[in-house]
Amino acid sequence: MTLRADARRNRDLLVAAAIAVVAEEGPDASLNEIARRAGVGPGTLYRHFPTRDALLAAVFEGRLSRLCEQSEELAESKPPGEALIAWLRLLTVHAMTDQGLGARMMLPTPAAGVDCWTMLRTAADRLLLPAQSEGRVRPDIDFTDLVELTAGIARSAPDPARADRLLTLTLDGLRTGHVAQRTEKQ
Amino acid sequence: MTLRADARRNRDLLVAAAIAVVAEEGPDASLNEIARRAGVGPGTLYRHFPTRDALLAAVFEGRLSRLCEQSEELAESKPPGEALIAWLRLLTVHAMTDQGLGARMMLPTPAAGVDCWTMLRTAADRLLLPAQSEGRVRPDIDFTDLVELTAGIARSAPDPARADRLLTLTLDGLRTGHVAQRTEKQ
DNA sequence: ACCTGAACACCGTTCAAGT
DNA sequence: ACCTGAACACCGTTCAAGT
Repeated sequence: MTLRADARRNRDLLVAAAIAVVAEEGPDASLNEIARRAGVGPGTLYRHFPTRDALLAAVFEGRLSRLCEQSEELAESKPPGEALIAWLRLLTVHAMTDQGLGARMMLPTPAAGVDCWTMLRTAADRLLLPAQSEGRVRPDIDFTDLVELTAGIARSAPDPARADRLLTLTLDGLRTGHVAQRTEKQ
Repeated sequence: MTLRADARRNRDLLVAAAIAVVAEEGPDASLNEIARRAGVGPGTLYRHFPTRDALLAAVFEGRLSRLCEQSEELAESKPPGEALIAWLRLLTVHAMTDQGLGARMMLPTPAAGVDCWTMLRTAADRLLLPAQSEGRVRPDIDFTDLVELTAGIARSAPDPARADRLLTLTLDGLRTGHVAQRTEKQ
């Protein structure tokens, strides 16, 4: 189960290199380039990460764990409704970094390992469920709805400011008791 | 301005081949493969379409013009609010075909020619503006908002049924006079 | 057990040579 | 004026050979 010392070291080198290269060139960065930067043969990369998404999941892990911490902090420091919304804003920002690495890993990509998905789910549910039982968010909203909507926004918005606007527009449909401003003439 | 006969013929062959290949393999399909299928050298493809997006724009053109027609039809057959919503559903479906070719071309990609963008804009505004002046849609909503939101949904939804749900959720934030169902307990 | 790196088929892109 | 297709540098991926 536990890796040999040199294998472990190579794995770490690969992830570190991947973090750097993906930050520069995004999630479609060259795998050979990552291996080169790690000082390792391409075969070694494939041994540790059989698929591109497996490697990207490792890169995303750090960002994801921060997102979980922030979810806990918000759960304690803010009332349910506000906490969820604040966290969704953070989620959108994270989804846009590294040329959309986040938005790509947030959706359940086959063979990326389900770890990401379940980590995200617990982080989100921690804020969503209370918000719903307090009647601040529609009860028929799902974790999946939240993730797909924010991932979509992150993918299509040209910059963070636009993403924030689109999120606000979408939230006006999620929040209970919110009445969209009326402008009817009849 | 007008092309020589053989040039014209090659252009048509390329677009036809591109339509077929993109339908099979999506917008990241191999350009060499498209040239091969058109019975033409790769250089000829580059001569007619200097960039991948230029070729994809030509492929998308047919779909786009249908979308414009449908916009006109809906403008005549339905009241403003319903017409817009019906068209947004069509837009979402079109954005999901060919592995997301639509969602890609709907956003203003540099050097795809602005034609797509303006065609889409007139089609959308034809339905959006009346819906707004009748007070069915918030007045602060923009054409850009609409396109980015639907493109985002199309990119993140795993299938058309999910896309439809996400669109409905989003619409509940766009429609005026809609009160999200209340479930408050306090 | 794990690593290496040469090798294969393919890709996007260019450009001299043709007609 | 336009087309051709060989050529280049690169990519993802594999796998015999090494330690």
